[in-house]
Amino acid sequence: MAWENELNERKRFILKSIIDDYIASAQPVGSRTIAKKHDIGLGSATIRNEMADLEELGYITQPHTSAGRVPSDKGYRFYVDNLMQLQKLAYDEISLISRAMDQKIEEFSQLIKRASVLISDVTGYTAVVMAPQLKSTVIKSVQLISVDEMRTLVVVIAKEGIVHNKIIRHENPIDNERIERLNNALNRIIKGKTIDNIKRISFLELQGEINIPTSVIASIEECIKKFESAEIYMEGITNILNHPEFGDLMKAREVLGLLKEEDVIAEMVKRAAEKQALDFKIGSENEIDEMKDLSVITTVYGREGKDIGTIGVIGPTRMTYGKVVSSIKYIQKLLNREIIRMLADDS
Amino acid sequence: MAWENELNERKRFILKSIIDDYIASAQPVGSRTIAKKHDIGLGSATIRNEMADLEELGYITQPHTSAGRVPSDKGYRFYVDNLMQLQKLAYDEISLISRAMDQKIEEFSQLIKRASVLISDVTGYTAVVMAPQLKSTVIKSVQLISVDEMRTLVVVIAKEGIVHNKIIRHENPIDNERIERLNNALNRIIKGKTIDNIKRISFLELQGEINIPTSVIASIEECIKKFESAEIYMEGITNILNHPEFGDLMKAREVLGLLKEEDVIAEMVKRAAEKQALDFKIGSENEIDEMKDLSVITTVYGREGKDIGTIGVIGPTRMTYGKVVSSIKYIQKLLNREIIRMLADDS
DNA sequence: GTTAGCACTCTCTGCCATCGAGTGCTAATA
DNA sequence: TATTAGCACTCGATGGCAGAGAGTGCTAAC
Repeated sequence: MAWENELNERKRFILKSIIDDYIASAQPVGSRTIAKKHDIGLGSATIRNEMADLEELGYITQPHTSAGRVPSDKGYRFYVDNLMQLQKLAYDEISLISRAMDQKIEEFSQLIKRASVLISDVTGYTAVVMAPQLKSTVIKSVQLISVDEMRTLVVVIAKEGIVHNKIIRHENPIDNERIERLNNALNRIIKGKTIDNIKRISFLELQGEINIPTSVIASIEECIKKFESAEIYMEGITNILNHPEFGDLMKAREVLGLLKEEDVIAEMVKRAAEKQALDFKIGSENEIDEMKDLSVITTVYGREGKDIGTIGVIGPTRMTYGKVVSSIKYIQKLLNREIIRMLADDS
Repeated sequence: MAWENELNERKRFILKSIIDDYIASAQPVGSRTIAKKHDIGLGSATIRNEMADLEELGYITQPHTSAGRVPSDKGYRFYVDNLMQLQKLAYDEISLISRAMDQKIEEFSQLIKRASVLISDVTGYTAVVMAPQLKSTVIKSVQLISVDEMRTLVVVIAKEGIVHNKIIRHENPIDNERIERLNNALNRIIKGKTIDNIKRISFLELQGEINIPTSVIASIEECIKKFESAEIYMEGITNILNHPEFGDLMKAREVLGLLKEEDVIAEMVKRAAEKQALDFKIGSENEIDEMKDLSVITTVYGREGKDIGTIGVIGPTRMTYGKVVSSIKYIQKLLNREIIRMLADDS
């Protein structure tokens, strides 16, 4: 791209300094500060000139005439694309993450939840994790279990080891023998089939043959819907209050209100997930207008080539990008490892 | 109690007026305001004298010399015990609640969650709901379901219709026939027994007979532990930001931090639950020091005489007590109704 | 017993001067 | 030609001050 070269080495260095400083201090940064801190052999006046250029090019802006400069969204974008350095995680952060992820569990939902807690704790921002969306998984088993004669538990297991269940209440008592027969019939029909195939089955046609109660069919369909749907977890929502850009109560409330709209966030994360890899949405790059002061960093998890979900971070545009990226990548790596382990003997 | 009579009719009326006004306006209320608004045949000077008495008795305080009066915790306590009027719910609130609660579901966890959302929406405060703690329930069924030859799903159902499950991974492949035998054996041992009885069973002794893998036993024990443990839901945590007493960011953060400590809240709610009925903890009546500006209102739910959990509200001491009590009571009523319905044919 | 009147207290608001950080521009310098 | 020292200027932030307003306690009159 043309604009990638419109900045010479020195401008890049100054821009990087401004952004690094601003991320660290949350204060507009002036020419003197830069001249001093990174003792490059330049006077503040020179830097002032360069800053004027950078402002004209749109990488930084001035809150008001007599203030220092603040990165614009374009500036942040250039930063993450070209300037940012990954920040090594501290030893205790690494050990915190690994110890948590080394604890073996066999439930996806808990694994995901754990990952989101880690992300939020380590980064200090809000973690957002989209649970597996099993678009075309295979049903391993369907099982009816009698609770009492009026109620039956329906359990559906997908090959990823994700389980959904639902209790149904019958119109008329149903005995164990009948449940046994239904179990056999259902598994004969469903076991080993993909969700898509199951959806094409006309249970109505089968009714004559084995007479499956509609409530059972409905509950199975409901479970299947749960497999396909994209549940979303968020962790550390109130973390945003810890950052000065939301020191104003009105803004904080606005953002918290936004984050409560899970479907909006889900939609956004889903769209980001299509990018497949580490994806940044900086400020106004977000489709949603209320998010113009927020950045979203996401990446996908799953087995190589087969992503099943998304993890990410939501925070102010003034985010510690280097740290966040390192954290996410590391957690993603361990998450993938666990998933591969869980699905190891998946036929 | 002696102090219940230290206030004559007029003092009570004035105290009630002060508290009602303060709850509505969040502003210290002065003698003129009261003389005017509730046109009792008294001048402001008279009320001033009474207010001085009330202050001396500790029911109200002055933030500073030239300000109006504000209720103290003792004042609120007298208010909820003697003065407060229940506030009728608006038609659309009643219809919101009933419509939500009329939707039949058979899962406790969802029912509880729904109730907490309703409480938080209707009151505007933070809802806290303690899920059923099934101290001595009966296990209806234990079922092993094969996921694949290395993994088995263990499902445990309590008579209340609550289900817990866990996937376990075996050291060595395990075939369907073996699972079948285990299922039969386990149900023979466990079905219909109370949790307490099951705990006393020495699985080790049975090992020789049927050889139940330790992982299976461990997972059953884990499920049982989940039945006994008191899971807590909170809804509308960020609602506290909407009340002026937490307009100061520091305070808001302190409270939000406190509410994130689920175990602290759980402990508190559990203690309140022992009271069995509608219980108020006002400000400093809470054991926890950080809660000196918060009130907690709780009540229990379940079937008559057999409470299984707690619902409640956490908000500022300046809470719309009348409204909250009405809301909680109404939701409690419908919640109880649903629970009775769910457990109707419980042997 | 009640109340009108009054002096007093204390917060809140707006105003103004001052301070200081930072800028842009110009002219001098290497 | 690029850099820099110097300077005038801008503008938000800070603190002090006066005045307004709300509310009180007390006293004396009803």
